[in-house]
Amino acid sequence: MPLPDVVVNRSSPVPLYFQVAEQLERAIFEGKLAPGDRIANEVALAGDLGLSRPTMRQAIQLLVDKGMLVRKRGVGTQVVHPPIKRTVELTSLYDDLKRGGRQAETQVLDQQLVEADEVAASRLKVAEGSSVWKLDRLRTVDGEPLALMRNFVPAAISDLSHVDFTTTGLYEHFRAGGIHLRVAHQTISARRAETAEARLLGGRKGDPVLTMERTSFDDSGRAVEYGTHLYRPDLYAYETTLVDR
Amino acid sequence: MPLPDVVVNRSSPVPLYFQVAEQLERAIFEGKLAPGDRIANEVALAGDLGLSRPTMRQAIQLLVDKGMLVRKRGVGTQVVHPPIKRTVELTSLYDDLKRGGRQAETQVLDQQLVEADEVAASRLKVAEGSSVWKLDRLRTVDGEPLALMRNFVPAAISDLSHVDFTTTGLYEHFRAGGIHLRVAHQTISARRAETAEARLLGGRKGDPVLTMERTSFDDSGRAVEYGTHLYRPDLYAYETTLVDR
DNA sequence: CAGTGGTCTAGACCACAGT
DNA sequence: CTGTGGTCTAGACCACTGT
Repeated sequence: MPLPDVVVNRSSPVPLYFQVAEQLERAIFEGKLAPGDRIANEVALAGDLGLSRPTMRQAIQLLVDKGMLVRKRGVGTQVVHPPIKRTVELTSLYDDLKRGGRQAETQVLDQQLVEADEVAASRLKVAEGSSVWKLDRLRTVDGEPLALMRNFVPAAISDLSHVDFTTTGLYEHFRAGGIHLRVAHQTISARRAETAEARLLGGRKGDPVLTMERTSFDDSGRAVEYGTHLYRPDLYAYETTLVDR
Repeated sequence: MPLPDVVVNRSSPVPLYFQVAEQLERAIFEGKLAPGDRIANEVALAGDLGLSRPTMRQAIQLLVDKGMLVRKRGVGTQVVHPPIKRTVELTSLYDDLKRGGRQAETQVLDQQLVEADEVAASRLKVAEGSSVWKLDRLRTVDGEPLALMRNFVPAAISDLSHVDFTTTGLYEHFRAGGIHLRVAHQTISARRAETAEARLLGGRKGDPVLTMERTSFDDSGRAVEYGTHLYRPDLYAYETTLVDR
């Protein structure tokens, strides 16, 4: 009974466990599976779909890690989450906004090669004084200033000299260059806006701003980007789903 | 060569994959494995330890999910992270501070049964007007006010009437009662402090405060707790490690 | 007790990266 | 080409939950 209509396509290049996870996820978002509903046990599901149990487990585990399902030994697997927004992923704000369908614009305030100061050098694990690109951008959504972003990228990682960041996100540029971001470390806090910051963000000096500091690493473990961003807290909030493993 | 001295104890109740992951993690934290180092391939590691490859993979995957290792097909597995702080886990601030060894104190400002308002009811998925515990606490560290926390717990979930929250954390109380938190959804932003809030946090009206709103679910998928917390941004920052899967 | 997820094995074939 | 991780199978036994 608790068997959603899942079908797998064995000639597809998409992994079987991923196909299953995708369809279960859609069923949850569409409300076919409501929070509290129990799904069939792993062995039965695997049998029905003609999959091995480890493959079925992998599909379920993906959704458990996303916080959509919970498993309890001896009991079963249940749907937890209401159809909330998607999980926080390793993407830039620009990508987020584009998918949200809102009218996002970017203004490049500064884009030049500079010598890394002590902080940027330590975060990027390069020598102090070495060449890094500095990129200052102002992001607006529907005409309202939303974020003021400063990023540093080691010159050895990528050449940003001829990139137009009014139309291309930083992460998008990395992907296009074959650089795959895998891990990011973030620190989020708040403070008062300085005069210049407030002017750019369309507020007044002393207004509260949400601050985010981030260092991203690629799949070779190299530090690729270090950024300090300011967000207008009336327009932006950071959402996360934490899962206890 | 890139084989850290890992040993497994097959008579231990601790899962083999967990034993391996623990020892690799310790090797990274102790600097025996530095960022950029490559570890041996999965098949070799599994063979050396007398484990099957899936078990070895599970161990490595655990550390990949923590953001400590990155894998690249055709290349190998490398250490990414500097020995930064532990990953954000599903714990309360109180637990965090206790482990940090700082002098944390809690003052209970209010602890009573109330009728759920619209927001609390919707977050906790209970009927508006139903009985929920309301708990207001002020957290200080080394004598400085750090956080002002308001939490709601459905009366049906737990009876908080005789709990002394000056000595017990909310999550600690849940664990003791056999309630296991599994998933939490958080929203973080910032705003200006109100007069009363500022007074309690030792600041002035209009000071910026970091805000966190959280709903936690247990392993049965029940909403167990809804909280709105205020933090002093000069004393507290929220750290996360994101991993692209 | 029966039913569930948690762990583990010993293989297999494939896709991709670098030489 | 070789070496690596990515996926998948078809079983097995154990630990925990609820009746």
